[in-house]
Amino acid sequence: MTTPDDLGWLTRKLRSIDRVSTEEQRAVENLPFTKKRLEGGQDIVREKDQPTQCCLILDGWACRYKLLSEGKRQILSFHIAGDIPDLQSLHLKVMDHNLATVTPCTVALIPHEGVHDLVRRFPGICGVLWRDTLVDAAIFREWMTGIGRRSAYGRIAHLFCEIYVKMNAIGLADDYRCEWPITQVDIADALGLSNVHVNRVLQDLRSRKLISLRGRALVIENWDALREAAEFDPLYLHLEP
Amino acid sequence: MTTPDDLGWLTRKLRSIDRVSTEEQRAVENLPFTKKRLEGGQDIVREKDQPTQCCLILDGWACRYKLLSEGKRQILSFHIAGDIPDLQSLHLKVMDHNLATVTPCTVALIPHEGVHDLVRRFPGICGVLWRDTLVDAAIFREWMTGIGRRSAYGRIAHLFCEIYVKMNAIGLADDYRCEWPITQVDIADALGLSNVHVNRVLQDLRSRKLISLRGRALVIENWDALREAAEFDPLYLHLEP
DNA sequence: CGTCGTATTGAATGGGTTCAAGTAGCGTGG
DNA sequence: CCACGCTACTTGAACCCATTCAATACGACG
Repeated sequence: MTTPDDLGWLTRKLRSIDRVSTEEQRAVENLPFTKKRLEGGQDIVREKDQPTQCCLILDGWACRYKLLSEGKRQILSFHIAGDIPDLQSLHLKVMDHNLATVTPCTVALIPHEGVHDLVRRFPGICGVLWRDTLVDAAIFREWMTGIGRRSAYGRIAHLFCEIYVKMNAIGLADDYRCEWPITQVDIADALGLSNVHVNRVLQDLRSRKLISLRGRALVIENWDALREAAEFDPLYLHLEP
Repeated sequence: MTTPDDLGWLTRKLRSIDRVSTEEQRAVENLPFTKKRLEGGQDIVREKDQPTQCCLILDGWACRYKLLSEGKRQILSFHIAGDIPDLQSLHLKVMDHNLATVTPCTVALIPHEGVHDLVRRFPGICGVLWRDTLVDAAIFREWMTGIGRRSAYGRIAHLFCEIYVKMNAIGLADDYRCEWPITQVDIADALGLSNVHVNRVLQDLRSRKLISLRGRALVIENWDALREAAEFDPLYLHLEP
């Protein structure tokens, strides 16, 4: 699979979750945008902001998170190329959470006006973008279920499954290997655990030969066992077959 | 505030989260539907179903939930009059969770085709319904944060705040009182706790005079203290001011 | 008046946290 | 080229919030 150019990442993502006609694809790729390079660990949009544009990830990893008292943090989602993590800002004027880079990122900032104009001209695209935000919500539901009712072991296994499948769907992972720039602290904040416990569970997963995780590289050594430990069913990702 | 008739519940709900013109309101209230009466504790739509209609609550309480192995259950949301809990099925063909009644309910079943037709004719309504699903997702984010990072005490307090504010927004609650048909088991499954612990925390909340909860009636005795205990900020509900 | 769902209580247990210390890896600059 | 500093990772031990198990009480309803 070749590497798309700029807005091509967006159409590839959209085509991974829905059908997009050639004409629609062309219209999407003609959206106005400005490209921007960002450091890792940098806020892009903050809670209470009222953005007038949305942020398409072209390269790197981002996450959304909320902060509570005493420095507690909940990571709500991770995002990769093709995602528009703040697409909801199109209809929700005030941000109820933060969006930040995890690694250095290249992003395309797309003015809301451009998107409004696009969906006015292409009702089909409106449906696809709406669907994108609905898949987003479906992932929240799955995470909520994991945090509420799965063991730490199952939760972490589940996260590995999800990220790999999402990466694979846009051609950024294959052969049960993918980039893994997410720290143990990030995993902890995403899954409602402590970093110490994440560390211990990771060692457990490694010693059982389900995964290996060195540096920034994840290798799933035993997909079936991992999926079973996670009770992972990709239905909720609503990927196009 | 008077009690709306059938689809009037929907327009009231939509007007609590966005602006709706008189013309749009009329169009919404002309949606085709069939009315249905349901028992409490009954599934309406199940995981893996492919519904062709969506379900507007007219009376009673509903919830969405997922099931895991060993009978573990995660409740994802509670719903009251005016909500369309499965609106996402408009664009996500397969259900990734279940929808069930909590109490006996009256619902209006609205064919997808009717909604598609409506949003084709009224792009403004498309935006409002999209926004409705985005608020839904915003609530998921808040719950995720609560389950992941709040104490049991804070989580339960937060749920009381949220439900009261939502009920109040559509005119079903006032004066810090509202109906409360949700059992302790339900609260436990919604917040990732055990029913035993919910019981103990409720006693604590009562003994501190933050709430009283007898039978099916919730009274918030000390709103400020409850809000503080919950770190509740209604921003995420994105209500129209 | 029995029955079933819901709520309550006590006691033992445990999954995960917290605290505290130490190690490994890596880029930077003198 | 190594010392320094920074961040991420690792380990051990004590602790605790919440669970589990088990029994009991309540209350609505046929």
